[in-house]
Amino acid sequence: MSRAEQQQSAARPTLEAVAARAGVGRGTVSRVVNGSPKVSAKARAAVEQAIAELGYVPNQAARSLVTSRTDAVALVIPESVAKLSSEPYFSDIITGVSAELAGTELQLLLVLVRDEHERERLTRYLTARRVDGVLLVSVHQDDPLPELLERLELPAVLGGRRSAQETLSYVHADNAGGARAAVRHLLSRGRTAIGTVAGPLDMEGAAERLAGYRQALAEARLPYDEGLVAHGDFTEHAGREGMRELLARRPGLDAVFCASDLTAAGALQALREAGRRVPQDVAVVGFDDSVVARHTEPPLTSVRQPTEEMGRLMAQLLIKEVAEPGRFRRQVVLPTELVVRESA
Amino acid sequence: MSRAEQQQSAARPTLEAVAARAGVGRGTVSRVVNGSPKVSAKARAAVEQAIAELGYVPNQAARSLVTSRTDAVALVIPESVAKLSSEPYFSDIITGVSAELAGTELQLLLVLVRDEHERERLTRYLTARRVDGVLLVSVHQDDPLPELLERLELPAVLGGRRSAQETLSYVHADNAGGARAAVRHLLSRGRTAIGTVAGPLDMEGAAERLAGYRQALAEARLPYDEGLVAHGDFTEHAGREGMRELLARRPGLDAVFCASDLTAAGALQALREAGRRVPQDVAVVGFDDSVVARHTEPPLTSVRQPTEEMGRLMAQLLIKEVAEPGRFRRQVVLPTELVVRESA
DNA sequence: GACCGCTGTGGGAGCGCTCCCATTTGCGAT
DNA sequence: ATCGCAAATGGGAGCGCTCCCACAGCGGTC
Repeated sequence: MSRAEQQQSAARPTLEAVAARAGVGRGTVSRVVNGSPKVSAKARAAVEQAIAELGYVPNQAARSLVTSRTDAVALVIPESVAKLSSEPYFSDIITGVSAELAGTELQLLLVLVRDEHERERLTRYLTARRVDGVLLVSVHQDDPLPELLERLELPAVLGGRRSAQETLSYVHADNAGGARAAVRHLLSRGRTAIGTVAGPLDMEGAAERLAGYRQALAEARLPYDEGLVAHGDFTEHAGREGMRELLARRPGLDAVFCASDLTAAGALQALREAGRRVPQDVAVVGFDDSVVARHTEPPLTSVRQPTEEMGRLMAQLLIKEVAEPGRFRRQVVLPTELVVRESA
Repeated sequence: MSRAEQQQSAARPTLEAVAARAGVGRGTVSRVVNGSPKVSAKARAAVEQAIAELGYVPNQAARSLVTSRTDAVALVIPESVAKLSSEPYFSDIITGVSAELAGTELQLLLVLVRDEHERERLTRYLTARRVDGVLLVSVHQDDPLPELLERLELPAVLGGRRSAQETLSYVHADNAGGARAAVRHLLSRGRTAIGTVAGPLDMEGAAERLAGYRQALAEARLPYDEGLVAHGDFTEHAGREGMRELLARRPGLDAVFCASDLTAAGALQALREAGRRVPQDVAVVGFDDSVVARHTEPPLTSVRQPTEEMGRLMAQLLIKEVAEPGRFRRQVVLPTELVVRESA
């Protein structure tokens, strides 16, 4: 088979071919393909038949070139997440986003940004406007990405706001409320020496969880004790280390509120290692109510945030923002809820 | 600001603009951008400066229109996976693929196919050749997607072959070997009534795990007892149900080999519910050595398959296949390894 | 000094689509 | 039958790039 023949056989039909076959002009075919109402029933039928016969599929590149839309959005995870699987939060966001996008013509690009090099690559990519919009999760206070998105006037939705004054669209959970509920629960069980392993405080969500912890203690007229606060980064490792630290500093502590389930899982390990029984000696509460909460021993009491729904909602907001760029902004805070299991 | 002005200010520089600024022709700029060696040092320098000054970024749509390459590959997960987070296998594949792709100009499209409608959408998408290649995981025997890929002559790599006669490129784990190792381990611990909760047998990997289980029993001259085999689908739920079934049918069983860690986690629940101690009464082995294996009580002995590396390797193979379409095919089987923890 | 190859270079053609304007068509009103 | 208006239609222009061909310029050779 010659090269020419190969190309022939592989050649996909074009708009023009469909037009010829249907006996109409290119414009009419384009209108049919794009669902314009300004087409007569007869013409539409002829075009649709020609499309079916030829197996015509529009060439997206050509379309993009003219419309400068790409029909794709990026989900950016700018975390040096070693393994996606150890952070169920991200997986759930992905699941939700993907589910919502399935009903549209938008494709989902997954971009994990692990280092500076990948960040630059992403910057180039966004500058080239190779996506119609961006979903950005796990945003740290000093992350330059949101600024870039504003500058490029690229539709964007954050998963977790940077601060209460956030200007971009976002979907956020009521972290403070959840933390308060967790600590109130511990108080109601008679615990009085309640520690916490906090998350990275340059993330609004983590800061709010710590704030909620303090609020609940204040309500109960308990003094705030710095010694009962360990700092971590949501990981299991941080939970182990943080818990060890707390036990060393405040051996009498009888409960701990952890900024994430993973952190709580780490804390459980440290407690076991120290010979403390959970919940008898030390009660533990996690945050996220992710899949790990059900598999720890004992199963974790945890603050549920509707992660998958947050992903869906983020996608919904982005779709609207892509539809009317610059006009649509929405900020949503979703409630959290305490799920009581055996650890507290 | 008028509409015209807006467009003006938003207008990105084109190749032509760069050429004008650098005082060269379009061809030369194109050659510089694409790294052709046929450019004089002087011209190259001028062009590079102009690019920097103008902040030029190539328009991918225009490029695609000519080259009919998209610089994107799709990772297709054709599973009615309710939640990605409950299936660490997929997350690890994603992590590996993404890591490998980061070193290239290829973007990663994530496509979860949950139902018939989404499947059709994907078919249209692939037919339109909107990606340069496809990574396909979790393939069932009767999945029509591989055929489609062959027909479209779209570069593709499978995560897990369909059969030993697979024609497409794939990265596969030595499932039978892993299963044999697991059962031999149980035998060496003196267990003799060893059951299994198998995976979906229309998947080669699951079938091989069951085959490995049978081989190991045969080696030990133990009869094969249908009553010791329950059938599932890799899920936790299947593990629970399967284990209950096995306990009802063969109350004397003293070990169980599960086709996945999730299934093993389910089995542990059923065993606890039945008052059996693990591993004293019943030993349990899982498969995958995923993140859940470390969090169960007791921690699971499991057959490790290098999931993340499999993702990396899949991406590597695909990259090569995209580079020389139709010429490059490779089939890889990676070894598995038993990781002994407390459950067996 | 005429000639031959190179290596570099410029720019026309064309990828397949949408946009938009000019034109045709259909139909009710007069 | 004639006119007018809206609805429908055809097709030119142009999106920004790569491909490729024709040609310029520059030694080296005889």
